[in-house]
Amino acid sequence: MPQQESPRDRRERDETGGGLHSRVLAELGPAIASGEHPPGTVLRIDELEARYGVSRTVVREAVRVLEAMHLVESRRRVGITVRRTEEWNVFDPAVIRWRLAGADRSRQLKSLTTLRTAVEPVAAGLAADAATPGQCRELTVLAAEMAAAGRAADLAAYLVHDIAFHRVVLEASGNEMFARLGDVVAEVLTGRTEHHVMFTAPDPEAVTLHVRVAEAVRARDAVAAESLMREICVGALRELDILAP
Amino acid sequence: MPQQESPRDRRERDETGGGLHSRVLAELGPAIASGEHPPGTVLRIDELEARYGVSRTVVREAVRVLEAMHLVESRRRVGITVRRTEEWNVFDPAVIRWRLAGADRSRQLKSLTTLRTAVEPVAAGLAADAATPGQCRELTVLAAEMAAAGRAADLAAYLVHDIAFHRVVLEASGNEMFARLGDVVAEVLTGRTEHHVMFTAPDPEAVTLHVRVAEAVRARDAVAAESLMREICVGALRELDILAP
DNA sequence: GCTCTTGAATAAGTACTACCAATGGGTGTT
DNA sequence: AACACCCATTGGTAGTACTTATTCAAGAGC
Repeated sequence: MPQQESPRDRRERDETGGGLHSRVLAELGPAIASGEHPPGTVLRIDELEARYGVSRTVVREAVRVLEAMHLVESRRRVGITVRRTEEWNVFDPAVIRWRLAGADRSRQLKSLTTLRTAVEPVAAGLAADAATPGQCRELTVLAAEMAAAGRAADLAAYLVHDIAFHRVVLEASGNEMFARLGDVVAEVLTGRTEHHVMFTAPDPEAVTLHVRVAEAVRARDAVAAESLMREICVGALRELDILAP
Repeated sequence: MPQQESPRDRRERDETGGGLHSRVLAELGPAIASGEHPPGTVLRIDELEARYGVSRTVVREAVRVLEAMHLVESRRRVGITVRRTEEWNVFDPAVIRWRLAGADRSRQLKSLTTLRTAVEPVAAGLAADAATPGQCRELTVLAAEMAAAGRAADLAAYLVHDIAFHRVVLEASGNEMFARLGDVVAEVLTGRTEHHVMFTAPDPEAVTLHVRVAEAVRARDAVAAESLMREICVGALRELDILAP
């Protein structure tokens, strides 16, 4: 019987997905995003060709992708220059993941969590108006499962349901842009768990808040949903300040 | 004397930037993003090769970029499939621009403006704490220039200063993610002006609000900055509802 | 007779190589 | 300081061989 693939596996798969060029990307991307090749560094195609043992074509495809992410700029007679950090497409989930795996993880985590503080409360408020009955039910179930995983101190299960919860809220907002931030939130939550920038056991306070958000959305109480979600986010921000000052 | 290149020119340049593959991208990207090739459509490399009169390599490089944006998925034996809209990287400035040029422009504009409503007020609040004296001065100057352009009914000048104003606020917030949303806001403002989803003359009310935001930031009054910016954004949202219901 | 497995045919992307074109930074000359 | 030239480096094309998913048909088993 074929084992069900986990979200993690899925992510891994379409990251290093079969293609050779993805393999190069999966090595070169993190190397740049983590500051191993600081801005201004010049890479040359032949060099990369040799380093990764692949053909020019493959390197060029990988470079094109990095170029689209504004991580590098390729110019004739010069080579492939690493761009200034401020130019990077930091909303690209791949870039987020690469940076989260790198050195200034906690700074990164903080700016992402600040973004969550701005976006998620508004999304929760909208969700209270727009969520379908199905989504309301999902939220209730997920909050309950978070509570159960919390009691069992099962971090992995907690993470899965936490991610799912926030994703449903963002989707239920009915706003496409918010919905797409589900991936970003997922990266943040996964990142802080994987890199141990989190309490060893889930915060019972946070669990309660999630349950209450689910209730508020089901009760169509937009202001409550918004302020409860704000509490969750500032809680996450505070937690970050304690654990990674 | 070499003419200073406008922001518009610069954008055009690194969009269709010299490279042949960028030319393909600049045609294929919008075609997909605007729904001309709806999700599920299958393209084949040879087909694109013929359509654009370029070599295989070039097409593949373009496809790689679209793949990184999650607009398409390339699979052996099947071809290049356009992905479901929900999978697209809608935060990529290029994707935003392409969609804004397409059919459901006003829906798109609305979801982006909702995003602004969530983010910009928070950014303004942070900016009130973190803006440098230089940034405070810039904001004051830009607000004044907006007022002047408004009085002169010079839409083009108004747009430039409006974009610059919001960009400075987002940068002054000190949060990297917010700062990068400057491009998104720029696309939105440009988009609504270019596609005439805007009053023919700038709203005097809005101008006043910008001036007051600049004052609040200079006075280090975070709550005022936040609520004033919120007024600007909900104003923009309301304006959209009136002009593109 | 129906379903499930097996395997061959095939179509499409994937990867490598070799070669020429274009361009722009560096250098040296006036 | 202006200009012309050179050549390193990326950009683009063509052809070829490889890999793998899908499809479909034939046969085995029920």
